[in-house]
Amino acid sequence: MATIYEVSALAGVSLSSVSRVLNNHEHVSEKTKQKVMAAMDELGYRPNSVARSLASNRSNSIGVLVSELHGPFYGEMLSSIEIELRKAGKHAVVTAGHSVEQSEKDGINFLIDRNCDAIIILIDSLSDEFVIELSKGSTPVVILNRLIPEIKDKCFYIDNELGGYLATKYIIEQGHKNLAYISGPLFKQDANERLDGHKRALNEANLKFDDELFYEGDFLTTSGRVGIDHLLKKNKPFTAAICANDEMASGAMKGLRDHNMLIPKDCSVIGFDNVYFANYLHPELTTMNYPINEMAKMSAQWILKNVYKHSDVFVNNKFTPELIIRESIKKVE
Amino acid sequence: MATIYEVSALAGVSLSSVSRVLNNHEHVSEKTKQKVMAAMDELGYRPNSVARSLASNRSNSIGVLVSELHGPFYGEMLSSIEIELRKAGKHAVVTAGHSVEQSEKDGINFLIDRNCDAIIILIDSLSDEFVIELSKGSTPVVILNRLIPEIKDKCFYIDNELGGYLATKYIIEQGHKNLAYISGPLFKQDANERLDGHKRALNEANLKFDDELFYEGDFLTTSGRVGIDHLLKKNKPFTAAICANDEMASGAMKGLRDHNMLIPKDCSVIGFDNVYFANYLHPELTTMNYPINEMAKMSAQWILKNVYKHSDVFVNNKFTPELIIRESIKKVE
DNA sequence: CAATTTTTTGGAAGCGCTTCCAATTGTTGG
DNA sequence: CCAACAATTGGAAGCGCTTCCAAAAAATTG
Repeated sequence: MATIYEVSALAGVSLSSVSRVLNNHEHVSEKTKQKVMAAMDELGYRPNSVARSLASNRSNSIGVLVSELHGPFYGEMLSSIEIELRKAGKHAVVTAGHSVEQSEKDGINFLIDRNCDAIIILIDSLSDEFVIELSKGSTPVVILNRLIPEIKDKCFYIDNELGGYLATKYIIEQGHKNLAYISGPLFKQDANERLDGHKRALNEANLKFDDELFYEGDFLTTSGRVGIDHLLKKNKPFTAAICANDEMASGAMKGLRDHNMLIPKDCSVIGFDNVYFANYLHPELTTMNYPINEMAKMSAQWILKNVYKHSDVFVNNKFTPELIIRESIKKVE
Repeated sequence: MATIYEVSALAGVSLSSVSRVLNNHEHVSEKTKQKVMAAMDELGYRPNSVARSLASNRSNSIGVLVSELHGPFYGEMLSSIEIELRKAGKHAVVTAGHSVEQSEKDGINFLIDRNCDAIIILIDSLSDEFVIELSKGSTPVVILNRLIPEIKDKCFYIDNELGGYLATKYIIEQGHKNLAYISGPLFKQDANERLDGHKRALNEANLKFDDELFYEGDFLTTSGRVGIDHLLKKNKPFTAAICANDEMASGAMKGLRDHNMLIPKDCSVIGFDNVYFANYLHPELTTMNYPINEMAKMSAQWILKNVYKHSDVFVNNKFTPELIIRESIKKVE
């Protein structure tokens, strides 16, 4: 593998000049530029990225820490981030924290030690305080799917309250009055906000929030199913199940069918997130769109703008959920 | 950030000694080891991974190139790889080729230029010849989901033919005689092999392969739906649709329902891959298990063993598909 | 106990590049 | 045509670590 020395020798210019054309510096004459490029070509020169990093203290790599690498959500997110970074010649180093506090901290250290120029995180186990502290460090950090007011320009989040509100409002508009709600784990910010929105819509329609028609799940499929079992036992009739995410909605659908109920005839179901398999379900799931692709892309752009000083980038932090109407909700007379 | 110099000074030993304890070299006295460790501790020393890479010509990073980062398949794969590498203190640099030849080649160069110690690829657009040539280079390459005989110890693959055979055999055993087949794109090795297995099972049962009950899809959901439309138009009755992957199977289910057919009452459906949403479908999809997690893990282990010389690793290249019986197939009298 | 072997240490040369600084060359205007 | 300045170039020091080599220290042997 040819080095910059050989290029310099072949082109008959100094090391510095070669480095300058390599980095597109100003103040290089057209002539030397040509000579250098020709030499590089002839030698099939490929810069050594590690050496560049060491000398420049820039690794051109961005760390991405997520709870899990699999699942319908994170894949989309990673994909968007990678596309955006790659276009800019940067690359993604990914790692998973598995929603375990220590493991998430390790992941962050791992990425920092790897000299990542910036880090994107989407995790639940670390406290706001920890993240705030982290963001004071020398490695820039951006946060996906979470709003921490103290560092809100580095957060990319959705208006979960609004999403919860819109979902419930729509169902009420379809004539439903007895609503069951299966929430995410309430120690998570998003789960809480979605529930708040639900309550607001209820309030607005003069409907009461009924504790007996509430179940706290964990955002995983199983808890949707279990939730339905639980709710049905109460013997309080409901005509719609509002689920705080699509995974639980799919579990809920299974649960309802276990009890020989048809969807949406006997019970309507709505989800949240609009993960891609919402289409695969039967009936197709009505849900709230969560623009994770767009948000992930923005987080990458924030880094391009603030870390790599790309100037032509627009960054938006707050996103809006949108209702996606499909087949799982019935109009009630 | 403290450097090795400061550690060396504080501990009162030479640079080399510090480096030696850092790398767990033999021939370091217990005494200096203690002194060095104490100094590191006191300074909160963190080795600079870039400098290490430059000096040692080892980056401790493994490149992963996949067609896409999203979708049910790749997420699982990435997850398994990351877990395995992370345990060994290595990390994954991921990039996507989007099934476009040039883009996949770029991806490979990108990873090589990044000084990856090895590369894991799971892609379709590159020819066997290209991959063989690539594997002669100085960066080790392992191949997932593909058998290239010339370099088969670096390939991790499943017996697709057997999978195709077992799926069809099972359906035949359930009494079905008129079988429709929706294949993947036949320029892909796996699609072809699965079809071969299907034909073998047919043969064995003295059933004829019927061109009119065959449709070549593209492994995506839509083509399952389109395939069913296409097949139904032929007015040749069939009682089971065999799909070469789960995505198409889910499309086929949708297609059948569009035509007011019930599954499995009016038509049985079987998939292939056992992606996680096969459980979410209604009815739950009977399918062939594809042990992508296990395979991905093995590919990572191969690298640990052959590149990083871990000795305690067992590597297996060939995997076996298994029938997963769920609800989408009916027994015919 | 001296001679020999083995273990432990330190010195120094890189790894391939960036970047500061000073020197050189070219340009402009009076 | 020369001073004054700007554009361009080269030299050299370093980025933080690994690793080879030889020297020093410790252990072993007859």
